[in-house]
Amino acid sequence: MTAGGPTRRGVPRERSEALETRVLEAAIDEFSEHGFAGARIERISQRAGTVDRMLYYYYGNKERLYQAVLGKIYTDMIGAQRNFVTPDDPVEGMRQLIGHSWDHYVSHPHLVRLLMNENLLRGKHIAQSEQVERTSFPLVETVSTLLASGQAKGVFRSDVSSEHMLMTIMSLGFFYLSNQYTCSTWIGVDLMSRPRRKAWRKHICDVVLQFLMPPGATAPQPSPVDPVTPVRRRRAADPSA
Amino acid sequence: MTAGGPTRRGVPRERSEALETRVLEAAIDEFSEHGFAGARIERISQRAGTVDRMLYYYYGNKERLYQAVLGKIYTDMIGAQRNFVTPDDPVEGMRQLIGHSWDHYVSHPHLVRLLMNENLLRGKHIAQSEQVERTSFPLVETVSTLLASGQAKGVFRSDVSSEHMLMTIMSLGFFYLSNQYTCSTWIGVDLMSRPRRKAWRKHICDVVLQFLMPPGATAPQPSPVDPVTPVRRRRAADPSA
Amino acid sequence: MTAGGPTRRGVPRERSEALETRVLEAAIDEFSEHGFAGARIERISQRAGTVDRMLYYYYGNKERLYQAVLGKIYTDMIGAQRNFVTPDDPVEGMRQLIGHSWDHYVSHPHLVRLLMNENLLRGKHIAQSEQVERTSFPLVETVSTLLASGQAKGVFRSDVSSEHMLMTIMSLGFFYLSNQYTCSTWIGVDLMSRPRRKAWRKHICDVVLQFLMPPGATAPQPSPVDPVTPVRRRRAADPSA
Amino acid sequence: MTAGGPTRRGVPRERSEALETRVLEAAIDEFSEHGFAGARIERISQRAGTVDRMLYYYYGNKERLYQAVLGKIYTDMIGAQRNFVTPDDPVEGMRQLIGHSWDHYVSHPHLVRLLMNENLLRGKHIAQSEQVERTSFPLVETVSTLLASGQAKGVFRSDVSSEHMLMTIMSLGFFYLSNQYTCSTWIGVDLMSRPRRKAWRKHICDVVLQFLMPPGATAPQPSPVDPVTPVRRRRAADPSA
DNA sequence: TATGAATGAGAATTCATTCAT
DNA sequence: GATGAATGAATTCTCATTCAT
Repeated sequence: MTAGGPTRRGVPRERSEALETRVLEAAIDEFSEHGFAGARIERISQRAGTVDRMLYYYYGNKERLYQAVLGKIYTDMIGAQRNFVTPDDPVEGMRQLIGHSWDHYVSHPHLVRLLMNENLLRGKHIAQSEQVERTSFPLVETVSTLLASGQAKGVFRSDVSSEHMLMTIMSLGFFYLSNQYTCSTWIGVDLMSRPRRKAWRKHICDVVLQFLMPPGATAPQPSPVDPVTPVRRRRAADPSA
Repeated sequence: MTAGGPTRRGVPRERSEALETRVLEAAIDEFSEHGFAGARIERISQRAGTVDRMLYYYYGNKERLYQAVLGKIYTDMIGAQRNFVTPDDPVEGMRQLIGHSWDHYVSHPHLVRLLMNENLLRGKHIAQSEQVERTSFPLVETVSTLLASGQAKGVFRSDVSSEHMLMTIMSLGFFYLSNQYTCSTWIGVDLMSRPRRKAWRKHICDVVLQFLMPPGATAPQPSPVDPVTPVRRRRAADPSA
Repeated sequence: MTAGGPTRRGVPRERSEALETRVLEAAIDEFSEHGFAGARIERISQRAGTVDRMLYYYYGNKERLYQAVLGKIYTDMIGAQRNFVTPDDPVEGMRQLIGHSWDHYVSHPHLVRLLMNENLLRGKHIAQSEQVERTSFPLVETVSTLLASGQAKGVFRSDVSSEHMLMTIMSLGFFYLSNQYTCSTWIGVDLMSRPRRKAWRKHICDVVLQFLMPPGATAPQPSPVDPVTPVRRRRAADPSA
Repeated sequence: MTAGGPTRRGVPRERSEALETRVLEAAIDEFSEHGFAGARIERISQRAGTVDRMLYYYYGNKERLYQAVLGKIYTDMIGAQRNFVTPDDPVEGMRQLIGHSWDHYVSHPHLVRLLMNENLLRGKHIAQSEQVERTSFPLVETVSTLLASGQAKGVFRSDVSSEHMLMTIMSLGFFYLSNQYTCSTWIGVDLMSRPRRKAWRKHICDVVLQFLMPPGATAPQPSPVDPVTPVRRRRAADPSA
């Protein structure tokens, strides 16, 4: 996995494989929590139960370790996208896709934070990643396929690009999590409370599907109750919690 | 910090005001570019045309300077939100609001990056900011008012919360900019090209307004042409650029 | 009091006299607590309710302020020594003198700490103090007089120098207080508990007077009970407290 | 500090041991001379022939280095106390003990100054020292044993505690050295001249033994001449020097 | 007389990284 | 292959002090 690391030797020992994995996991935690500049080599080595020197032995320097982290989470994300099975019904498929995407962000906070950090670095490392270079991004295809299928069946409007749909789906899922702290403070509520998270999951499906509805279609009857309380300032006790 | 610091003076002198402002501006640049951990006091003082020592004289330490930066961009953002004049027509008002919000993000990249960074810090500093504590967030009211007005007139569906609308508007605008690097790489296009930015601006208005359309309404005829080319991988030359 | 300070002006204002005094008192606290190197100008000015600049205005620099502090406590100590009234009975006089000296140390912890600190500085500042240069040290005379008187009356041995007696008296009183922390830790008791302090006061009188007893004299019957428990290690509960 | 610091290594190399020792010795000099606050890391590293960074590598920070210094001098002092061989004759033993204690202070000025400094810090570091916690203070036992032995033989009075005797012995020795500067100035003589030091050594033995004399005993004939001149003010030329 | 503003010179400490076996 | 020892180059922050009116 690492370029030029000790994994190239003929017969890798179990022990060092395990150590390398532990280092990478510790690095994910650390870079995810503190960003590239804030991450500390020492903390990573401690969490991995080894010494600083080993990180250099395995990864050469801090930047290459960071790149390995990016590669790992990217690979995992791609894997999850590949595992998504597209149902036949485009509407249901789109709904499942959006939910799946949201669920993935929710269950992979490291991914969200590492992506934020990498964008703060203006994508410096992801641009030169071999993994990204090699691998296509399955979600692009999935959305594209789903959209075409729905359009062919007349259940999706025709004047919409899959690029826009993809960006819309990611926006609505990612932002809610990535900006939870400032938004919770500004709005004065805990956006991450269970009921709010559930309500948002439904909301973003509705937003996308409503948008995809072809011109003549009748708007579906929406759920009659809104499970979260109206926006209120100043940390009001959350009646929905 | 020495007793009798600059914040205590009764009548500030022109000269020191100017320097303090230059320091703050340089700090906005630096923290925005490198995040809290990556920011360097020395770079800030150099950009401001002074020496490190003055930052400590004015702000005490790195963290307080960072907080001043957060306070400043927050205040500016609030100001822009206050300046937004809500038109009478709710549909047009909503459209303008979304566009305005997007335009603000586009023209204030520092704001976007600083918010990303602050969320990476889990909102540690914004939570304890006096400015945020004191000031309400005008956009909350604006969205709420617009929504209520449109609902009263029957042009907006009734089963939607202003909290969701606010988060939707912010998501669609913010994410496109905040995650431009990773998304551009993944999708294989330059999301920030002029035509793409224009198209996205229109798209997010459409998404929101389509969602707000009341059940019985006829979907408006969408613009017949999609100004951006379909998603394509591998840094294809952008035909629309 | 201060050399070259603002007190030289013709009509000193009440306010600045008071401030100067407050500064000096704050400086006594600070230098006494932290020593010369550890003392902070800022803390002194804050405690005195003023700003750093004023200390420089009144005293010129840190060293001169420290010297003013030394001068003040020296003057106070000399005053206390002058106020001591020597009784006619040399034995009783000596006993009172020792007790008085001990009591003074106990009630002036600043004095003890400042003297420790000044000795750590190898007497650098006290050597060049005008006050010390000008003023004789009354205790020298008092001890000398008492000793001579007792020797003339035959109640004190004749082969003892007043220098030794003075140093003995000061040693027994000062050390117990100055080294209370290390000694308490080593011995494993709280040397500063009330009963122990009382017992020590009596003990040092006994030591000195026993030593001064002329050759043929019968040793006085000492007090039959020792109010403090024997030395024991490890912070044993103090049964005498 | 980096994980895997020098204290963890299994088999220390000669070279690093030597450097670590040099650093500790330089630190003893520096802390002893300037106290904790006045000590400079740079001066220590220079005297030890290394760079600042190494002090942090070995000791982590200034405070831990200071604690190592305290531990070292404490250990050395304990060692010296252990090496003291108690003679059979309690009177002679006590005399030797007092002389030994005085000689130790005289030959270890660092010890005296570091103890002064530590007491100025209110014993903050010695209280939390593992060395002190683990090790008993041999002098306590020695004095106790000697006292009991003398009391059993009837040559020491019975109404005296070993705690008081220990504090008396330490007071008379320590203070003379610790407060030499202020006392020399006050009294107007050089207390550290060779004859005065010799005379004081004898004096403190006499003081303690006179005090320990049992009630009925005849006071021993003291030495007929006092080798030092009477107290005189103003830096008179010392005729005994 | 009084005082707010400004600052140079250092001080402790951190951090990623390389040396040497 | 693996690891303990060592370190150069910052980096944040402190502190007494002076400037300027």
